[in-house]
Amino acid sequence: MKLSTKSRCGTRILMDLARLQNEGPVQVGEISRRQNISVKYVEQIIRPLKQAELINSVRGPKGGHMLAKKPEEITLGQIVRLLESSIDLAECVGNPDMCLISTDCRIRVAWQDATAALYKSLDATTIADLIR
Amino acid sequence: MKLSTKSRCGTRILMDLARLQNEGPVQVGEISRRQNISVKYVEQIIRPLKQAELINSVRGPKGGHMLAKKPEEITLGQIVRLLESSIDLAECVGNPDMCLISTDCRIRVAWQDATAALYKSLDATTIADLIR
DNA sequence: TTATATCATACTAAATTAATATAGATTATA
DNA sequence: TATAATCTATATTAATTTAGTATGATATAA
Repeated sequence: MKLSTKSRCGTRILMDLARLQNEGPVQVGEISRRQNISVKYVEQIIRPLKQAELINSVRGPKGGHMLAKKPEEITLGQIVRLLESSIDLAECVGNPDMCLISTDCRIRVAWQDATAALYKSLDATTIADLIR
Repeated sequence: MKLSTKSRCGTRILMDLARLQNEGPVQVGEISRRQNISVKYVEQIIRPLKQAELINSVRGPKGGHMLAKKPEEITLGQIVRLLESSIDLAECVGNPDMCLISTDCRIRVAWQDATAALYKSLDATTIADLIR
């Protein structure tokens, strides 16, 4: 029931970018060094964040990455939903059809409620809160 | 961020016992058949539930297992805490000392809050709610 | 056109989870 | 008291997931 290190590293990467918001593109190598995450792993994590338009990138020399949104607009819930490979507490939460037990299974409702409570909490914290 | 199948199977096993509360000891083989979980896996799951005194067992012929508490007194939160191998969303939630970043890391507080929100929800549902 | 950077995919290794196997202990009943 | 049914405990294997690495392609400023 632990979050993947991807979610946790992703959070730190976004915090890093938020701190350097107004200093032009930030390179993967710098992030890697500061956050102590391998260059290749940083790249891998940045990709989905870029696709989701949380990050903009500039290619070529002097290129790098920067936040595409204000830190206040990026929540932990968003990050976790993007980086976690299973975003619900149980398979059946997202696709109730796959449940062999019943169409209105009470256990599923409980897992759904708990998943919702989790994201409600995560959505209440933004990157801005974390770097303040 | 998914719950282990152990937690989910454990929930079903306890529901099974709750339904047969007043019918004497229930054997592992029966539970296995009804819930479609291997006998050995049922045994493995029952062990910690027994240690936590959620289940009582009778050995020997005609033996078996039964709930040691009322279904109203067993919450999903208890089950998950007993059967999940990592009960927090991040390592640092349980042991803040191991955090290399800082002693009052804001990210940790966020993971702690989310973990608490999750268990608050899970603790609001009992086995009785599920079999009603 | 060259050096520097991102982008994309494939692959490997490590860790965790799930499940099975084996051996042992207990006890009701005949 | 012998036996068979049943729980108990630990070790092992198999499957899955997660984490991390490697390779190579693409874009672009200077």
